[in-house]
Amino acid sequence: MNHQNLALSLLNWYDENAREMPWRIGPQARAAGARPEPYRIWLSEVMLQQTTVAAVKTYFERFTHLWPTISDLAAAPDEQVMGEWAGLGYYARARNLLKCARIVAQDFGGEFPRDRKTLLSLPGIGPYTAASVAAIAFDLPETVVDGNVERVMSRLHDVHEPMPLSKPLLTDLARQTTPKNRPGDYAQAIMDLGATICTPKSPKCTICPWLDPCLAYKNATVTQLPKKVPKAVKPTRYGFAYVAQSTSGAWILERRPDKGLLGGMLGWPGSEWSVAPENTPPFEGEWAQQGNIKHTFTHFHLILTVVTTKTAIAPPSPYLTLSANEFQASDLPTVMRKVFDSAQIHFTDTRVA
DNA sequence: AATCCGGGGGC
DNA sequence: GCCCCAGGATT
Repeated sequence: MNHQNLALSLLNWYDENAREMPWRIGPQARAAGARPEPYRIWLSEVMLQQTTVAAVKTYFERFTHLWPTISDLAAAPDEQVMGEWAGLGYYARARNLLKCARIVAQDFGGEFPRDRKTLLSLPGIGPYTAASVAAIAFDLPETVVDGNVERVMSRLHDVHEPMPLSKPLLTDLARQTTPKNRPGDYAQAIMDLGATICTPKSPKCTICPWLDPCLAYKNATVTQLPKKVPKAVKPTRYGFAYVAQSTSGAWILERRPDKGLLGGMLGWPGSEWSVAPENTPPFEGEWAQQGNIKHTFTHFHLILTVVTTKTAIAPPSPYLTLSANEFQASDLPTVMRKVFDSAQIHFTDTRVA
């Protein structure tokens, strides 16, 4: 089957099976002349980086409700955007999202550039997102290559070279299959195929529109692909987290540095995270060691010992003193919310006792 | 090219 | 527990 017929059979499948998403213009609506808003496509694609559709939906609705246009988002305070992003992970995305919004609002008159090269120059937009915005928002014949496409291509062509070594080959194979007609629908179609049919486990080959040309199916290697190089074991680090509540009920927090782990997010003061951290509270007080919380990041496990105190003094900068009304646990990244939940129990216990 | 960066759902 | 996910920035 040649590349043109491959694309056509996938588009025919997509016409009947396209999933509905809050940011998507489905194939029927698009055929009737509807066009997606580039702002919504960009926002959704950034949120969808390494994140599932189900997890993104509520965040997308919330963001577009608060900020209907990119100029609205560009005018938003950093702290509010970081707070709204809390829980979604990969917080550099939120910082770059704001940078990008402000560049588009100020330098591009609020209109997204259409060509892939210019899109690539914007913060937080890499090869995948540049191609997806160009293809989906502007229907330009660009090739999207994400984890779905890599898996589909590795199986369609029975590629046994492991990722990421095989990425250039899979990208080239994907490019050869991208049609000049309806490239935006095609991009969404191949990702839908990977998400619903050509899944990592238990792929639904019997109902796949590409069953006939699939070489991995022919060779019975579908579930072995894509192959990957073995990954390193995650080390475990330890640390202390210090939760202080003033006698007025306010909480003592800090804003984390813009770069690095949980960059730009709100958090509790803490020790170094290492094999043998020192218990060094941020200021004088009767600190009481409570229980531990566990959390796993991309590349290490973390065990934090929660240490709490009551304080009558507001500690100086850089610490932030947030009143009970100002403080919202939902503004915290998940590991810091675990610390808070653990400390809450102990504060409650000491009050009762 | 390798490393760093979250969190949730499936199994 | 491990794997995966509509990846990008940094070094």
